[in-house]
Amino acid sequence: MIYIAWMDEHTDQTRKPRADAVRNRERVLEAAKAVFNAGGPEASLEAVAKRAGVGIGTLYRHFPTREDLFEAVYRREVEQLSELAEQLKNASDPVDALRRWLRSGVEFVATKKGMVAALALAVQSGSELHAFSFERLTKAIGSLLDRAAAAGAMRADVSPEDLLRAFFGMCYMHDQPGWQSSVLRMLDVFVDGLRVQPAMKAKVRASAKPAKPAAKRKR
Amino acid sequence: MIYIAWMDEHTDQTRKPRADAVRNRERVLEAAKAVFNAGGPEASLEAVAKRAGVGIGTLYRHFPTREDLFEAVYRREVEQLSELAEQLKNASDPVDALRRWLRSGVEFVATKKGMVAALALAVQSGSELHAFSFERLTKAIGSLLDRAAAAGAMRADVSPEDLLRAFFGMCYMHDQPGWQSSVLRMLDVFVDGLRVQPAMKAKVRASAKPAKPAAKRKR
Amino acid sequence: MIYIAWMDEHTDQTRKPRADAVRNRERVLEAAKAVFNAGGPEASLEAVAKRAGVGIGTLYRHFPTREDLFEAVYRREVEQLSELAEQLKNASDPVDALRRWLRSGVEFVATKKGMVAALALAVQSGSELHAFSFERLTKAIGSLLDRAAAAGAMRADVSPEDLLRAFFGMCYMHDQPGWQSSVLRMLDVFVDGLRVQPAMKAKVRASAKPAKPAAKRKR
Amino acid sequence: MIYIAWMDEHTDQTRKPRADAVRNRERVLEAAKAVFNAGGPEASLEAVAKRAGVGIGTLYRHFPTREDLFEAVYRREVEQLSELAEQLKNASDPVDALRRWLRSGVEFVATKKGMVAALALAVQSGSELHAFSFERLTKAIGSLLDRAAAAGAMRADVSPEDLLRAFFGMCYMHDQPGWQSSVLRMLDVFVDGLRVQPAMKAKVRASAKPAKPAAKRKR
DNA sequence: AATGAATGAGGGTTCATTCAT
DNA sequence: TATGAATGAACCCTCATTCAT
Repeated sequence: MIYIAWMDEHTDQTRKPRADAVRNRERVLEAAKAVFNAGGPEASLEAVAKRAGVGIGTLYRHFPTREDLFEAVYRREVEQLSELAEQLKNASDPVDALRRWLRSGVEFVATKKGMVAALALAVQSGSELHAFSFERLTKAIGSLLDRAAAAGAMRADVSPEDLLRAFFGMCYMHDQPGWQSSVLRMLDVFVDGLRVQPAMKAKVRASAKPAKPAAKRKR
Repeated sequence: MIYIAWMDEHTDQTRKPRADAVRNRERVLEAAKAVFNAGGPEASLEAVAKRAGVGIGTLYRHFPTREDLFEAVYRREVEQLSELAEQLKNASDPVDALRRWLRSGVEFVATKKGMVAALALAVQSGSELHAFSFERLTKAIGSLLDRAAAAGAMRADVSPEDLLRAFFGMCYMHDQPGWQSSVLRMLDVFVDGLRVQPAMKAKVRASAKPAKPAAKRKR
Repeated sequence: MIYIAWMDEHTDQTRKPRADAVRNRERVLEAAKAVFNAGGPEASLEAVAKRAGVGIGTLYRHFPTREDLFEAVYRREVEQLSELAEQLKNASDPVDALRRWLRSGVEFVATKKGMVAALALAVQSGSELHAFSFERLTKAIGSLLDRAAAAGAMRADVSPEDLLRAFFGMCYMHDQPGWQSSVLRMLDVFVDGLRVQPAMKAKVRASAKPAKPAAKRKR
Repeated sequence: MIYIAWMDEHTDQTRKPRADAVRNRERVLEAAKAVFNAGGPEASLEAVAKRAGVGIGTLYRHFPTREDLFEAVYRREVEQLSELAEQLKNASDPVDALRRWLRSGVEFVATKKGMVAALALAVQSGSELHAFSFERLTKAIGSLLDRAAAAGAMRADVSPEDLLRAFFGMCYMHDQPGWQSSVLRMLDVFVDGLRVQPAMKAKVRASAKPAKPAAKRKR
């Protein structure tokens, strides 16, 4: 966020923020990222403030609720993941584009494990963050899925939400260093399963009875 | 766990446990199951005691740590899931056996969502419960995987641990009623991906470079 | 409160309370009385606990809300004031009985100024304590008023509630030692005003237009 | 309080206050009146500042203590009540003048309930505001009482302070809409009691033993 | 002068855990 | 053994007050 100018005091508009305010906000964000990554999303806000080297009141001024802090911390991360999907839209092989997004996702998550925990919590609590993140990521991943489905290369009964949840769920269930290779393996299996397999399709459908056959996705 | 007899520490004699002790232990377990399923694994122990109709002290006597209580609550559940795998070992189609286990697992979990949360917590904390559960379930699911791999019907670079984590992770990332159909869809995709696909295999291997090619599993 | 016996543990009835629990409860009450009298009804509960020499948790166990503590502290006081009215019902001169109750009330309040503050707060917040106290005292004072009105000795357009509020209001608005004499003087004036004054009545009524002429009181 | 000019501390010269300072001071006063009337005298100063549309720092500059703000807010109100008494000094019937002042007081207070709470608080804390208000109002009401006493129409053992406290106390002890009629009734009783009643006087004195018989008032 | 950010003390509340009965 | 009282650490949150801009 960059403030360039400020308005006259009587018009009640944006003003140049104080330098220390900007610095503190940034410090709190950094600290929160670290603390949440280490102690999970239920870590104490006081711990965050302490690590940031600011008073607890300052933390509250910038982020009145825990949710607000989460959001500020994770919104950017979510957006990066989402932009990655945008770029992959132009890749030649649609299925491969999806696989690459997922693999990049693992790398990405590897450096911010706390985000996954926060998302998991958000899923449970049905919070703002959840709504925002899922909408954003769903849109992104959805475009990849749609392209592949349109090309007839991929089964169409998997929604972006399904995929996202599976992806984050897999990541969440790990806590050991080196977990990535496990998830990468699983994702490969996954993408292989997504490919349309003419010979197999009939059988699969017969035995599995998907609840919503090829549900028309909203986007 | 049922106490039939135990040694008295001072007299070195065998004694029967008091009837009320046995009854209370059972009550606490029932209450804990209910409370953890409803309020998540962080629910207050006092709530458990109250629901069990015993004093908090009694709860602590039987289960000195929260972990102990978790373990006692979920050990049986885990064992049931595990036994299911034993039975499926005799099914004709090994891949189908796996699929059936996973689908049963969804049904099972649907009635005890708390267990998944507890496992997720256990994963994070690297606790006893985790060790026990994973060992037990890994053994069970491993035998299914091994049979399929031995029959040449399934790729061999997915470990039972991978599979379990993916399974529980998917379940965990849901909170809406009706989440099962989503997970079932994903599991189908998964199993399809696991089948050996001669034409595809080469390509997959070439592009995916699995970290541990067909790692020899410990069990 | 005296516990004499306790019931068998299986019938889930009253038990003999632990000696320390009784002692602590009493200590907290004493401390609360002192602290509320000194610092007003908004004094910190931690201060009460500290003065009582118990942990804050103990205070909360005995009195889960501030209200509960108030009530325990002031219920007895209110009852004493109320019983005094009962006794005066048998006095010969009804008007004098009222006057004597009021004068005794001043003496009573003089030793527990905190009660008045608590009542004042209770009036503002419309709390339980208020409801209880006013019902109790209203009934008591109402019987004195009724007797006097029935004897034709006193105007009937003043309700017990009116009277109580005036009484406590006068007491509340003082903070200096020796305030009692001031209130006593005012109460004399008051009671004089309550006497039926034939010659004056017409004039008073003409000019004052009481909102509810001789409102039938509920009790 | 209106600044017309002030001395600059360094140059020892007279200066006009900045226009915005004057405006802000006025805004804060208006806001404080509203906020205190609504939320009681313990309302947060930040709420006042926000309503006034100024920074909290500005509020503190103009009114370094909460007391200062109270005083500024209520000084004018007190003066209005006091002036009313001045005007009534010329009424023909001294007792009726008193009654009319009290009745007007009720109306007045009805629109600024916060003032009563502030005064009550001030009584408890023995603050500046209390001193000022009581001196001012005492003088005003005292002149009404004196006139009546001099005319032999009213007992002389009630001081203006007594009267004021009783008046405000009655008002304070109410929180329901429509409380005015109750207070008006009580005030009528009061004034009736104040009238000299030859036949009754002896009896009253005999039984009541006033602490300070007809205390010579200071003013 | 005005602003609003920073601070931290202070109070409320919960709960895991220990211990007296 | 069973009970539930006692304890206090830990958190959350608010706000009066100070201070940098």
